[in-house]
Formats: sequence, structure tokens, C-alpha cells
Amino acid sequence: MERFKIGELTIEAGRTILMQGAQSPQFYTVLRGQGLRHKTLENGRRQVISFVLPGDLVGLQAVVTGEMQHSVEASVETTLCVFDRAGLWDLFSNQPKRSYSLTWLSAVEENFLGETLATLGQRDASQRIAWALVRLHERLSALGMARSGRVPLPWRQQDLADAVGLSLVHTNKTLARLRESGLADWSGGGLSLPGRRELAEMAGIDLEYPTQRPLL
Amino acid sequence: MERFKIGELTIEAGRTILMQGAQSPQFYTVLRGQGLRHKTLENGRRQVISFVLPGDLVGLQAVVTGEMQHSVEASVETTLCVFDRAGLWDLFSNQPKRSYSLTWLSAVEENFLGETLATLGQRDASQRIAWALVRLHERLSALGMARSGRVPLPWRQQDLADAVGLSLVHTNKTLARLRESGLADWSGGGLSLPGRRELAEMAGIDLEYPTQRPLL
DNA sequence: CGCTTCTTTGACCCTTATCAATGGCTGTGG
DNA sequence: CCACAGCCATTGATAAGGGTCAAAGAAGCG
Repeated sequence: MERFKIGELTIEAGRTILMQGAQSPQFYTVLRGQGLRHKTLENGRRQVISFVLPGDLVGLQAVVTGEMQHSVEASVETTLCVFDRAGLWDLFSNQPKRSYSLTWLSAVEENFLGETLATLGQRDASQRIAWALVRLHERLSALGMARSGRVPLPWRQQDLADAVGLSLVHTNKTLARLRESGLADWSGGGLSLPGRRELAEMAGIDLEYPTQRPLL
Repeated sequence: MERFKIGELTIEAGRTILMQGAQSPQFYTVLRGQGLRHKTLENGRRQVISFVLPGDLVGLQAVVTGEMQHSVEASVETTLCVFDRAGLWDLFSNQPKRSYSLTWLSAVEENFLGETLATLGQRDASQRIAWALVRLHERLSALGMARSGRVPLPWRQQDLADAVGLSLVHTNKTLARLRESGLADWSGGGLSLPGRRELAEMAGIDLEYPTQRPLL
């Protein structure tokens, strides 16, 4: 793999990694950090497509499609592993295992987007929030980023709102309700879920589903 | 490619191709026909993930992830090209070009899901409907399935409603408004868009974006 | 020709968006 | 060290978009 790796890149918090509309000669893998993908519509509204965590692939779209259809930004300082567009072809030619992993990642991501779609399309406000919190907590825990049940959640309420398709105000009020009922505590950039089970049930999530991801 | 192709499979209208929760030793490519992917939630509600058209890949998810997270059904008689799970590995080992196409397809699909997400999250009812109609018309036309501007749309209003996250009733009323204003005419299983430009503008779609797809 | 499935329409109301302010925290400069 | 600016969270009031319910047409089908 080292052969295809050009180098590492560290991006400071708040900076854009890839811009919607941009072409990119490179794509990345996240080594450390957290970020988000988002898309800006013509009407000025913003949709957060997904939250980006270590192990995620970023920018393959631009390499393959020619142009990014969404932006990716770092929410905290983030370190990326850089690969070259040209290397991608080498990869497919000489590293069937690795290219398979790549497709694997794509398929899992696609799968997750399908679930997100179902959430936006068919669940009400509290279910959406519960769903997002449980999934985030789950993924971050699986990455070993939990410290006594608390995982880092460096995003703003506005980001979550844009992710689940709710207004900031309503997101805030829904979060407040969850906090009061002792199910979820998101504060100071950290999240813990004392009522993980209840939240999962509320959102209609099957907890026994450990969606694994391969590393490149 | 023929080496990996096991055979062809024809499914009659209304039948399920792949069931949510099922494992599948095969995956498919659509040769002819139309269908839809949908996901059923615990609360009984249904989300249509996407509409399936010729050239689409179906069931790669089950091969890669182990289990389908959504169902796929044929809306009209549909012919599939069948590939074997084992063949997939051969493909990656010996056909870099083809495996690249596979990833390509995945990436494009992922991209499209992102746009769908933005639609459900950030657009109102008429924008969603307009978006869906324009996109469907666009893809079907690109596939050469248009006859004097009219493309086959064999789905029910309920399917469209479940795709864009609206109720059947509201979808119906929104469609009625579009019909009265002469922008779109969906009837008798066919769709024509006299007001394609206006609809695209209403939905905030960039029409100059011909999302191409490779064939396997 | 009766049955089922799908579309259409009207009435009512609930969830969520929007608007508008206030409060809290942090960093910066005087 | 305090005042001020900026960003984000919080809260209340009001309104609207879309959901739900219910029932009546249409249309395909055995």
C-alpha cells in the first residue's frame, strides 16, 4: 500500500478538505480526526451527507466522477493519508485485495446512505435525532474513541440539524427533551448515551448490527 | 465478461428480486426492465431508496456485506444478467478494468444517494416531486427509453411518495398541481415533461449534468 | 360484472418551520 | 482586567406545510 501512498496531510479544524465542484487529483483516507460531508443547494440550504470518521474514504468520487458533488471539511484537526489518482489504476491492476476493499467501503457507505435516507423520509424528529446519536455513538465506540462511554462529538447542533433535515430550533428542543429524560447527554463536545437501548428502540434500530469496515 | 456471467434471469412484474435480510450468492446487472429498491422499517413504513433501471447493479451489497439491507423488486418484467459471488473475486484478480467499472458504478450510485438525501432533507413537497420527475425522465431518456419525449413510468403514486418522503395524499395533490400547470403529465404509466426546464429550476437542478454510467 | 387496487378530493389538525430575543461562553484589544 | 464582538445554545410565540382520516371515483382483471 505504501507504494500508492503519496504522503500524509494534516488539516486544521474548520478547514475545507475538498470543495463541492472541485476536481481532485487525489483521494484520501482518514487516519485521525473528525469531519463532515455536506452539500449546498441552489436555494442556499445545506445538507450534511454524513459525518467523516477515521477509516473513511474521502474524495474517491472526484477521482471517479471527475468532480466533487459535495464538500468535505475537517471539524477538528484531521490527518489524511493521500493517494494519487494515477495510483488508483495501479491499485486495480496489481492489488485485487485492496481494490476489493475499496469497493467494500463504497458498498458499506452506500448502504449507510440508504439507512439515512429511510431516516429522513420516514421518521419523525425525535426518531431522527435518536437514530443519529445512536449511530454516531456506535461508530465512534467501534473505533475505540470512547472514554468511559463518552465519545467526542465536535459538531454544532446546526450540523446535526442539517444532517437529519430538521430546523436548528427544533433540533435543539428535541435534544433538550432527550437530555431531560436522561437518555442522552451531548455537551462540551462529548456524547454519552445512558439510554442507548431506549434510544435505539425509539429510533427503530437493530443494535445487533455491527457494521464493520475494512481498512485500506 | 462472459466468463463470469452465469446466465440470465427474467422476473415477472411485481415479483421480488432480492429480499431485505436475505443473503445472496449472486448479484445482478439489469438488462431490461424497471424496478425499485426499498427498505421497510420497524414502524412499518417504507422508504424507496431508488428506482432501478437498465445498467444498474443489484445485489452487490449482499455479496459484499453479507446481507441485503433493502429489498429489490421488479415493477415490470425484468431481465437480469446473473453473476456469481465467486466470480467477483476472479473479476478483481483478472479484470482490473471491469472491477474499476464496478467501483465506478458504486461511486455514482453513492453520489446519487447524496443528492436524494439533500432532496429529502432540504426541499419542500413540490421541489421534491419536480426533482424526482426530472431525474427519472433524464435517466430514462439517456437510456433511449423515450418515445417522443414520453418515458415509461410504471410505478404507483405510493412508490413516488415513499421515495420522496411524502404522504400519498400530498403527493397526489402536488402531482395534480403540476399537471394543471402543464409542467408534467404522468398518466397511463408514461411521463412527459413539457415544462422540463421550469421543473428543473423549481427543484434547483443543474440540467447540464449528464451523469453517465459505464456498462459492465 | 363484481372485486381489488389505485387515484382523487375534502376536512381537520398536528408536527415542525420561522421569527425574534435572550443568555452564555470565548477570545481579543484597549 | 474589563468591555465588546462573535458564535452558539436556548426559549417563547406564531404560522404553515404536510399528515391523517374518510370516502368517493376510475380502472384493470378474472
